[in-house]
Amino acid sequence: MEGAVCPVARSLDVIGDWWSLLIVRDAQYGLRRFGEFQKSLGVAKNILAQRLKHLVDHGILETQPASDGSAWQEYVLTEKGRSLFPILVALGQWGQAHCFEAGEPRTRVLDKAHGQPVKPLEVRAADGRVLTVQDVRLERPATQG
Amino acid sequence: MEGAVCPVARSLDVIGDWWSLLIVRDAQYGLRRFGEFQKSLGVAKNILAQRLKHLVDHGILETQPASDGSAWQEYVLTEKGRSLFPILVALGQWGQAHCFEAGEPRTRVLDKAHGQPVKPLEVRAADGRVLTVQDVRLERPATQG
DNA sequence: AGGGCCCGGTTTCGTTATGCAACCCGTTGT
DNA sequence: ACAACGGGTTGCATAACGAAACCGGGCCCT
Repeated sequence: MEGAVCPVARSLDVIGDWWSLLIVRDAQYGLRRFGEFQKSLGVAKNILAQRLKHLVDHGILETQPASDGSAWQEYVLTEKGRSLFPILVALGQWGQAHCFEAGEPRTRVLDKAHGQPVKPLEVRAADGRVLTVQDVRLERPATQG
Repeated sequence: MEGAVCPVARSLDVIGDWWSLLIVRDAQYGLRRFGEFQKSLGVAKNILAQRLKHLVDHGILETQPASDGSAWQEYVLTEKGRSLFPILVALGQWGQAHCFEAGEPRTRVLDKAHGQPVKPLEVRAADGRVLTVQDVRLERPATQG
């Protein structure tokens, strides 16, 4: 799917597996070390190593020499990685709205300043109108798969 | 991961594989029939059947008796499925910004009314301020994995 | 400076998911 | 009635995934 003309397909090629986005989510919230990710996610170490390498290869994470003085390396988000934030928020809002029973405990993303949940994302036109899927169309470059 | 407290993880449990979101994307743009999905995605038929069943089981698609008079069924999005729209837009915008060379052809999502691309998504606080990942914090219910 | 213990992986191997192709059956068109 | 098509299911080969063992190099304590 490397040559797909659809940006959604290209994104999924990079972050479309189960663990990658969860790693990015944890990285957004400050995790940096191999062991931290492993403990937080409960993923097998070989898989984690593989995914971290994948994310580094695609420029979403980069390795840094240290930070606490130890000789090991850390994984930190690049600008490309930080710009995945809206995707994580979108997934979180959808999951919260549709994948929980009422009253079931869940984590929430809160505005640090006032402790309020963030607003539901809205797709807007250039002039600010809120758009649904019926209000948009797809422009294809040539032939599309 | 069924019992995860993180809404992102729950979402990925439902739509976190390679094909599901692409099926939903095509459904958003009007595809309904098994054969249409298969032709558009190029996916093996057994995998497609499995994914469609999964999406139906999770209430994202539902089967309808007909529409062109033929005896077969169609797959159409439910409200839950339609509400995945912002996720697809977020993925599309990110992919477009970070996974293409300049000038490389790509599909685009355009506002039907004016033919303009949609605005980049913004995460906003309840009071309307645009938020980055540094401006938010995570509230955990009890213990989190 | 020697011995044990973490951190950060890699290797091995069994299990599961994925993909291709062949097959099947009811529908539809002629 | 017969051929072709739409909509799957079944079997088998292959690739991804996952658990656990292993391993080397830093670190830590004495």
